[in-house]
Amino acid sequence: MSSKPLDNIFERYISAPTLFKDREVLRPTYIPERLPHREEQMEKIGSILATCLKGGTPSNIFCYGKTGTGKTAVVKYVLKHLVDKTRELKIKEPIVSYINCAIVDTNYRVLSQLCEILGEKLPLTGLPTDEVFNKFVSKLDEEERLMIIVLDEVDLLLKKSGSFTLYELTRVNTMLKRARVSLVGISNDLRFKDYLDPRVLSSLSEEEIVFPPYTASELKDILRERAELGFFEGVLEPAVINLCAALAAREHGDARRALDLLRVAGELAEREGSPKVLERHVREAKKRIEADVLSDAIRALPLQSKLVLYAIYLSSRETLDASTGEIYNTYQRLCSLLNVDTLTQRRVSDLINELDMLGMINAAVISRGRYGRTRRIRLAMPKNLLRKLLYEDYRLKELRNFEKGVL
DNA sequence: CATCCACAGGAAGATCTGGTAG
DNA sequence: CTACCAGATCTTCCTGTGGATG
Repeated sequence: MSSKPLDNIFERYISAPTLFKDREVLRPTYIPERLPHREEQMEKIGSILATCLKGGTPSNIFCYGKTGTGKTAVVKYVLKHLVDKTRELKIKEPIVSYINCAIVDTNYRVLSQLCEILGEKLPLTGLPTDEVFNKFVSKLDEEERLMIIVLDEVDLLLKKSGSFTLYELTRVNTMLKRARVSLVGISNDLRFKDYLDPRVLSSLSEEEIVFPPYTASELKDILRERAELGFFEGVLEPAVINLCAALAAREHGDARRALDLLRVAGELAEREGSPKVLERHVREAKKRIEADVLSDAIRALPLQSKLVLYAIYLSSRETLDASTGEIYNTYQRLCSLLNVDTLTQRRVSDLINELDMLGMINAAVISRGRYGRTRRIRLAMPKNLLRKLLYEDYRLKELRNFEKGVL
């Protein structure tokens, strides 16, 4: 055995027992061969889309349910098998386009994405949206074909960019001579229907499919199946699956979260050299996942938001909660210290709202009677972690020197 | 029980960036 | 170069309001 510096670590890594048979099957993007407790939804979507096997145009479908209830998995699963079937029967395949509106979240970008799938490259910006739409229609109509457009998290598109694309897409079939379009909308937000223009709604939800949250015991079934594929036999302590299921069930039956917990727990156990995944690994995984999500979000914050957060951090050392006005005053001082432009209170108020939605702070509207209406702002994360993350930004490093004297 | 504080949060539009088209 | 487009970000101006207090 040589004594090169990292040898110890490498050797230990190699000799440590491997717990994973196949890590990939535990990732949320993996689509398994079976989707337990979603048979009903699968059948329904399958029978609607099957119309295209006989040359028909399937009705538009609208799926809704909370995150991690299997909507995306079921839709992708059915589409994959549908395409396989058309190949088997040697009929013309539908063009399947999957668009995640959390990423592609403007009317323009959705349409240009659709054009790209048809082989028409478009610039990122610069063209009028309706022109892009016309381009899409004429390109699609060049041949007789069916395009199945899946709009995942479509509620985000609507909230951000309005209903232009949605509206146009629901009536695109009237403009097409040869080609046909079927829409599959997926929404996490159950109130989505309230925001939507009734004309679009009735067209989009010709068929409606509900995905209820998984119960703890359903989650257990899912985890058991995946664990069998993903881990070697006997490496999971019996209580591990139950705990993952229970923790995820508490968060509105989110299967994605349950799988993440299981995978990260496995990774932690493996790194530690433990031959088994234990309950404490799951608890540790829960903390890790939560901290990671938060940390990444904070690192990605623009400077102004970081300054607002810093102001909240400072006030949290003095008192439990602060008002918008107090935070704004502190924020202004920080800006002048760093020689940064100061935003208006209106804007800062919006930034505070965003920080609240990201879960870094709690900001509830309260009334203090005679003393006005404001937000009660509290830090919702460990001060030390926040401090560390904020100082990662070199632009804030200077504030270190002022930290004690500022307030 | 009317008043009035300290904001919330909607609406509209200005400014800037990064693009096309001619 | 000009004219135009979309989107992000921010400002200006505004109306609305829960409830302690006088």
